[in-house]
This record gives sequence, structure tokens and C-alpha cells, in this order.
Amino acid sequence: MTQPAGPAEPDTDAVIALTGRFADRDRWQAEGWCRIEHALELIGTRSAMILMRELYYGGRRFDELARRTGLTEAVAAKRLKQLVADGLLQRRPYQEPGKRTRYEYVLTDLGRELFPVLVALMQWGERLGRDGGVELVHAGCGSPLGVVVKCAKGHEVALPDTAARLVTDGNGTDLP
Amino acid sequence: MTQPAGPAEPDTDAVIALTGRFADRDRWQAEGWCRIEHALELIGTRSAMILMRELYYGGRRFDELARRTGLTEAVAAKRLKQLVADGLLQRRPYQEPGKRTRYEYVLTDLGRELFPVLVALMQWGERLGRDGGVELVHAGCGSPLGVVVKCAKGHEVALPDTAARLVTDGNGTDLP
DNA sequence: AGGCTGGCTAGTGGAAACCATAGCCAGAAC
DNA sequence: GTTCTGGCTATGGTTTCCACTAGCCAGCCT
Repeated sequence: MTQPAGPAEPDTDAVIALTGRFADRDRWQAEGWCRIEHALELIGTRSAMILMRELYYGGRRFDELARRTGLTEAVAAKRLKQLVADGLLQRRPYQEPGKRTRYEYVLTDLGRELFPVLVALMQWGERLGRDGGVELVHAGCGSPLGVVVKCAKGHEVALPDTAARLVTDGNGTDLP
Repeated sequence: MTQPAGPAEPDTDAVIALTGRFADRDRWQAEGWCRIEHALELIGTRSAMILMRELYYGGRRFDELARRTGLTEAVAAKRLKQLVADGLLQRRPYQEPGKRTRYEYVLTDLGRELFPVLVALMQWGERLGRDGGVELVHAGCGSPLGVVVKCAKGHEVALPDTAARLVTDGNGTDLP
């Protein structure tokens, strides 16, 4: 009667195994230390993410970006300015013949490296089962794109039994 | 004189190549169709994302989740309720001996499948170069985790020259 | 019976995100 | 010059996010 659901479902343990100084969860906290939080400070808004999407699709010019994301020009201007300041985009002058100089927004290396995040989000969004939608496929073979979790040595980390260990960066700073 | 920056930097073309009916960008729009937008409706807030992080670290109980994310209990309660309603988490009763029945939050399959998104965000967050931070490593070999963009047939898609084609889902619905 | 504790809920308030509308400015076109 | 256009900026409003404080309720402990 207690824990009726106990053995019925496979015990969904933590995906990330904690070892070493991280084993005792009462003695550390990820808040403020987490790289996810750092990332979200830059691209944590819907407008930032869908502007990046539009840039991956090849959008460059201001009014086109605003129109195709459905954002108002005010929001688009503010967010683009922030993305440039944060180094994801570069504002670059261009000039069509017989036109005045204008500016376009192009991805920097940092911006281009966000691609796996977008792909991962798309892949997960597909799981939600809403119909319609746009899907990315590999240009070479035509089959859909996704992301795979791997370690630096190339070992693929399977999802159901993903295990990991936490480390700080090299400089031995103490945990908060 | 025109396009002074033209050949200087490698032309940062669209990461995603558009072909077929998508080639003419004026004739379609991703707005409302994009799976990224669908995904962001569920996990587009900072609180949702860091609660998921805490669940991956093994957090389960309400006050622990609230405390370790740094969220207020009010926000944590609201967001957890939403995550349960959206199917990322499951609210499950448990009872420690001599205590009353309580509820814990555990990841569902849908929630567990979000893991690549978190890893991708962490990987990108590392690029931001803030010092400190928590990093995930492969439990087996100890080297850091990341994500790799791959197609369903297993071809790895290199970042600098990622190419893709857009498709609708099978049912041939027309584009907006 | 009264207190304590875990797990919330309610009220308030500030800040940020977003939308809508309107206006501004530089410079090519006329 | 005047107009037109692309690329913004400004103003005002609604909604959402989040923090802070306070309180509630179930049920175990005494």
C-alpha cells in the first residue's frame, strides 16, 4: 500500500551520477555555477532563439528577420543589439549597387556553435507530436538530423543509462 | 569600396541550405511551424530549465528542488506543476517509515529525452569562458561530454559546413 | 491537544518580455 | 527639393517571470 508504484516502473534514478566531492548533495549547489545558467543569460529568451533560427535559415537583413520571426521591430532591434554585444552575431555593412550602405547580421563562430542546441531543441520538439513543423535533414543522404551525446574520446553515451561525473574546472576553486 | 569586408572573412552563408519549395524564402515562414517554438513553450523559461537540471542531478523533493535551484517556492511550485502537466515530470507518492505520504518529482521518458538539450547548452556555455562552472564527464572514461550533430543514418554533420534541407512532415500539408 | 514540519498557496510588487502604433533619419531616386 | 524606403527609436500597454513575505493544511510526534 505504501509506494504502490514502487517496483512497477523502472526506478528513474538520477541521470547524472554524482561521485567524489559531489556525492553529498547537501554540500554543494549548482546555482550560479552552472554553465546552463550562463548560456541562458544570452539566449534564454524566445526572441533570441528564434532570431538565431532565422539566421541559420539564411536571414540577414533587419526587416526580413523581424518579419520572418513575427517579432515586432522594436523587440528585434533590441535583441539583435544584445546578440551582437554578446558576440553571437556581427553587424556588417554591405551595399547593393545604387543603394545606400546598410547593415546585415551574420553569425560569428560563437553563434554558429550554438547550432547543436537548436538541433537538440528541434529534435525534442518533434517528440511533442504536434503535427506540421519543419524538420532538418542531412543534405547528403536526406535522413533527419538529431544530436548524439558523446564524450570527447568518442564514446557514445546512451540515453536511458547516461552516467556522468561532475568536475570543476582545473583551477581547483572551491565549490559555493 | 563596396562591401569592404566581402572577401576578407569567409562568407558566412546560411548554415542550413534551403532547397525545393523552401528555396524561395519569401514564400514560406517558420513562424508557428517551428519545432523550436513548440519546445520553448514548454521549457522556454529559466526556471523550467534549471529545475530539469536539478532533476538530472537527482533532486526529487520539493523543498530540495526549490532550495538548490535558488527559486522561490512559489515559482518552483508553479513551474513543477506545469512540467507535470506537460508530461516532462511525474508526481509520485512516497512514504518514508514513520512519516506521512509525500510526493516526489521524477523524470518521465519525455523529460529524460531532454538531456541532449541540456548537454548542448552546457557545452556552449563552456565556450563563454566564464571561469568556474560544473562540467559533465563520461563516467566510463572521464572525458567531458558534448553533443554531436548526426543524421539518422549515422553520418556526422560537421559544424562549419553543416548543410541541410527542410521538409514538412509526411502529410503534405501546405506551408503557411 | 498543541506543536512541528514538509509541501505547498496567496498576495504584492518589480522587472523584463513582448505587442502595437507612431515617428525619425540618412540617403538614393525623382 | 521632395519623396520614398530601410532601418531603426520612442511611447504606452499587457503579460509573464520571478522575488519576498505570509499563511495554510495534513499528519506525525509529544
